[in-house]
Amino acid sequence: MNRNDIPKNYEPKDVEDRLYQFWLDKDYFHAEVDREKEPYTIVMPPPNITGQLHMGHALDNTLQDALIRFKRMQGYSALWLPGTDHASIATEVKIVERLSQEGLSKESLGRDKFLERAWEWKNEYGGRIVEQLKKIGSSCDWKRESFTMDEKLSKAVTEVFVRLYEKGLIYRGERIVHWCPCCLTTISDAEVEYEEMEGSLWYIRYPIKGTDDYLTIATTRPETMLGDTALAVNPEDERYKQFIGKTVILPLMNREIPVIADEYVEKEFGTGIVKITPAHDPNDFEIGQRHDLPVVDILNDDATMNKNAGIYDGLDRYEARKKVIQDLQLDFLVDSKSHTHNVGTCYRCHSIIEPKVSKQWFVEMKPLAKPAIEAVKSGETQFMPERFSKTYFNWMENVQDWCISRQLWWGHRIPAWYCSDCGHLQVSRTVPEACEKCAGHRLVQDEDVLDTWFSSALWPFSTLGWPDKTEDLDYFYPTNVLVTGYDIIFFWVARMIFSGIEHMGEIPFKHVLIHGLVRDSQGRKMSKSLNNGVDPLEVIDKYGTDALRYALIIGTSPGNDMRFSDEKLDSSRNFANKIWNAFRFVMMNFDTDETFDNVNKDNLTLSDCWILSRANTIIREVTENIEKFEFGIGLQKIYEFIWEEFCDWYIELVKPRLFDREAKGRIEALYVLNEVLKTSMKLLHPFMPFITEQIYQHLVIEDESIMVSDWPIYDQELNDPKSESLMGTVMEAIRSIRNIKSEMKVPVNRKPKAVFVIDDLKMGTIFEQEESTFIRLAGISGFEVHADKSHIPQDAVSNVIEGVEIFIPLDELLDFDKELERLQKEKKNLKGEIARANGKLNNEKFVSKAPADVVAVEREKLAKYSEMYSKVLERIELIKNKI
RNA sequence: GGGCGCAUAGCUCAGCUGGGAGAGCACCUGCCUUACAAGCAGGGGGUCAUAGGUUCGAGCCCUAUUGUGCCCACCA
Repeated sequence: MNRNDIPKNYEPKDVEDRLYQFWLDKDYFHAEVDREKEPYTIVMPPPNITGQLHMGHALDNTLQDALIRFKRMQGYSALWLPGTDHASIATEVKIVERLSQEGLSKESLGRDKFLERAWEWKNEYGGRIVEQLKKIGSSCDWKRESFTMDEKLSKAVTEVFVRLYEKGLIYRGERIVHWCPCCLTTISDAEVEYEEMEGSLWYIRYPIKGTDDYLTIATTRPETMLGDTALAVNPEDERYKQFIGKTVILPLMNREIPVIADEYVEKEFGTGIVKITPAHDPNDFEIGQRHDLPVVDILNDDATMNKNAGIYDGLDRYEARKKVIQDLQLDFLVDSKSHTHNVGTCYRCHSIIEPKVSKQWFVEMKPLAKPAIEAVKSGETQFMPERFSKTYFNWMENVQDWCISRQLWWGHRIPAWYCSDCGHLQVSRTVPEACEKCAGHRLVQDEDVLDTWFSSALWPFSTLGWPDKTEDLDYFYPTNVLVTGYDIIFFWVARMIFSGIEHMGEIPFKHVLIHGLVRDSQGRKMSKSLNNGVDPLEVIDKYGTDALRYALIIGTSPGNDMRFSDEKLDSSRNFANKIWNAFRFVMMNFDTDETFDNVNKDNLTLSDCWILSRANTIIREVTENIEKFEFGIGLQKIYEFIWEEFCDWYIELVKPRLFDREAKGRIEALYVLNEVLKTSMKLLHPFMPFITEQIYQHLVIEDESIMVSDWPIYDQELNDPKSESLMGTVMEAIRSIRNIKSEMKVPVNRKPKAVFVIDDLKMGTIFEQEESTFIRLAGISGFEVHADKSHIPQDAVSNVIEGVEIFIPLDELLDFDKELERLQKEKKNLKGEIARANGKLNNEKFVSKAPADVVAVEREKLAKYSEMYSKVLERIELIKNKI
């Protein structure tokens, strides 16, 4: 880049792809086991291979990238391990859709051919999301990219299954499960989404056998009565005690069923009598077990009625409902009321799920949950923000056994085989050659695959080589932080925690950093149906990656949702541009091959020491903020430092020295510009990697890339409170003069000569040294400094700051009324301050109980404001006399 | 039915362990000052939802209330 030909506006497109490729070529993303260094590990939540990058990914990965870049610069062997998830059900649905467009179906293709298609699909689209992740600057170790169905990860899955089975924690059993009649598979408890729906509560009477009497029940799902095997009442319910043990006739089916007593029944709800359908309701199933009731399954897999439903055989569940109601109407339907209730739906296709008795594989959760709860209780693993641990506990403490078998083909096939000869079930790490019981060879593998989350639960260690005892595993596990949204605490975080503890004997991560959702500008969730999603790639195209990342972090706090808007992106881009122009300014003043060999530290000015000290403070603060995951706060500090202190003040302050090539301290000014810009870029790099690298490489630096440069360290030597304080006064004085000129409507080009009354000799000297600064920044032609008031000019307006009285002679321009008004306002402010300080200091309890330093500060303020106040009063008197 | 958020300037939101209310955008005034008009300088604007309490001191801690959003739960 020609230093005099830097574009006025930052153009992200000119740098991003090129720098990303540069980083790749240099292999900076790759992390090795390095016993000389501390490891720092993050595993990326693997996006689905079906996925398209959305704002959630952008946020998630920006946070991870910021952390990993920060740690890398700090000298850790920083591994960010990326990968993708096979997403069993989501992917299978997509492939089936694709097939149906071709007029094909799963069944017509057969399992093997289907899987071939699935892999083709994976190879074609699985890489897409990875490429998109690169666009947002993710510095992952792509050499370690994993896929949940990779051979080594599949090996881990089998190993876990077999171990848990051998331990008795995986079992196969006939239980009630959630069945999706659309996806034609079971789903787990966590995968059911409850939606409130408007329905009806139907009152149906069941004739009591041998009498003319009836018992009336209430139900929301009348069609399930076809599978009823009992009625139940509460044993304490006086109204119905007499009927316990009696038999009723199931209407429409004319089946005799018993009346039983069970605590589960609420006396207050409905009629206090419940129909029991063990095959199609989880509670009824349990009641059925307690009372040894028969299970009558009336549904086919696609939620049509089966032959057990008698004349309703073949009808869809809702048609059957209509017809049942119709048929009951004559003699049995007593009443119906509208009723809102929660209906379970499939989280993938949102069909209404059916509870259904079915033989499935389960993980027994209680023994696994216990240590996983303990790990978070003890603080070994910490949620950030902490409140999310409550969400976690709530789920873990009430967790039911996990149904892990899925009636799908795309996924890890369950490593269980059935002997066709003797029926024996055997679970094995490898394909068994013969039945371990009868030695027969006719073994058939279980048709089902495992829940997707079964494999993702192992992600933090399966990706590092487990079950083999690898160096990687030894070095990088446990990982340091897991970054994810609160929506998958149950699905994923919880399962990783118990899996890590169970199989590694150690928690999988020390921190769980939970972030919120990215919402649209109106606060709505981004969704396909609303079509309000913002595509990160479009944003990158329009504003640049750094602006996107900045917009996602600035002004947010951990765990809270955020709104995303164009306005925010505009200001983000403006910030990038501001930085760019600061850089541009510096470059315009550098000589070719600038070196700072001749820098003489004795030539550093007040402003130099001030900005170096400020930069130093910012280093400490930002480092702390990042370490505490306070990204929003840290980034805000960098922003303010760069824009306000560095650009608005320091750059303006050094201009006179730069523009005069013979000026004393010119080289020192360039040196400080370079230093501060370098530090700023380093601090900003985790958040805005591209622009910072681009700028860094053109500064006078020691490294070929900012990525491998050292994170700045706080340097006590540079800490200079004295310069900060002196400079603060100078700045305050400049602001004060600007304020006068603006308020009094002094034309910009009119540059009066100011008079400062300063009794502190040292301060006066400082002001004199900074005369050019005042001339340039305060819009005055010069000034005189006096220690007493005998030199106060006539017809001057004035301001008072700590230790300095400022007079601006305006002669014929002076508007006394306006000046008086200004001074009165100032008087009022000071009076308020004094009253406030006095209020505190006159309060004996404050003086005695508040910390000494707080009291001291308050005393100083009182003295300061009192002094300023009396000076303002003097001025007011003077002006009054003139009017 | 339980649990968790949020309520701060016109809008969107920060505000870390309690110690003089902030930013961005919008608004008003003046500036094309040789880094940047995507900019510079100056300015206006807030009973921090309400009511109590703790404290020398509360936007921040406690209690209750109102509004609002989310999560969990089998009330048929």
